[in-house]
Amino acid sequence: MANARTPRESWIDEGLRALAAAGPDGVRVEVLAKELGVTKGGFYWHFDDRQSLLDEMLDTWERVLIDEAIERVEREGGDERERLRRLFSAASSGGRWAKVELAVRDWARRERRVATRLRRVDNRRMEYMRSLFGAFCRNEDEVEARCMVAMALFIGSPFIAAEHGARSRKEVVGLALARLLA
Amino acid sequence: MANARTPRESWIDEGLRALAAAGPDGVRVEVLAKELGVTKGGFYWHFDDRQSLLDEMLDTWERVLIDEAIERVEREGGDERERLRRLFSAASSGGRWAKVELAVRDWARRERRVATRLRRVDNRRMEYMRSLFGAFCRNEDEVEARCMVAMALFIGSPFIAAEHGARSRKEVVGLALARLLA
DNA sequence: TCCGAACCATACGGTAACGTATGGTTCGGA
DNA sequence: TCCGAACCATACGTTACCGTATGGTTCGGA
Repeated sequence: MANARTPRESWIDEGLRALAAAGPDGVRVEVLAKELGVTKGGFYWHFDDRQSLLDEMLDTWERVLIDEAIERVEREGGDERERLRRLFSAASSGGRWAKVELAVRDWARRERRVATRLRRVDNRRMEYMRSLFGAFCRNEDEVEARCMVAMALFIGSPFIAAEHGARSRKEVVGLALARLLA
Repeated sequence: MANARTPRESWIDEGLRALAAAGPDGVRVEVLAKELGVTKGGFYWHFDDRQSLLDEMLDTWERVLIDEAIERVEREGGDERERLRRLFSAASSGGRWAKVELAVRDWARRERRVATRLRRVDNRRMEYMRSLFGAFCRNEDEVEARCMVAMALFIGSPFIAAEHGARSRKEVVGLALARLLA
């Protein structure tokens, strides 16, 4: 009701942008305010303090990651390999959420509370991948190893700066993925 | 000559420790000073400013990574698979340099100058891995894909928070590695 | 039309850094 | 013994934030 000029979500949204671009330390309320074209007056109307914003950013991230990502892949159907491929292409799109993802992972290395959330998300995603790989892969160790490689590939590859001659990184990741789905 | 109470290297060393623990934003000269039990007086005798320290930290990291890591693996000999295994166990020891490594990679995502250095290091390391995989793997695409997986595995796995039932993460990474060396 | 919820601006006091200035202290070698 | 290079402490001015306080403004609905 009433108006919503720079509502709660704007701050969270802008916060996530800052997180993606500069890590948690880059999320400063006065900077966000300037970015939104207002002063911090409104911020402290919505949030108790900076920490609350950080928490809500993580809530948002967790919700999007758990509820939406997997659900969408499932909804669009296809066999297991196909779904794995789609899971990947969503994750390595280099878009907004992919960058948030990497920032959160680095963050989790130094803050227990963040690590806890990440574990929840990762377990959920791992569980899902196990079910997909398990469909065409009998050996349990094999499934676990492939899940690990898949995860590592889509988390690790954006952190790799090496060049690959004529090939693009995306192509090389594609090669590795093909091997993984064999 | 003269004395060396808290010499240049102490600051770089302490800086790297802070970098590993809290990222580049965690490297604050007054904090470093307190950690070293002195005030920042001496710091500005050695360095022009904070940025100079950051640069020298990266110099050190680059030198250690390029000159020492590979050289040591080579010196200890063994066949290619053996050397690959050693390259890994050094990288995933979770020790000091491994943490610096991850911090630098995240840092490189937002600073061009850091990215340039990382590319140098990664290219060098990739080149080395290509030579090792190439020794028992004829197909060129296959070599490239395996290098990518190897890199992704040892960079990405520390960022993964998922659990693996009875197995430890180290074991699962071991399984994946075994597959890779087949 | 006018109330109140939602939002914004401004000013303030506080803290943690940065970098500078200046004058110590310490210790090896001539 | 005493000089000078290497290092340290202290005090200072500045900037960028945090969070608080207080008094606007705007707009949808009664």
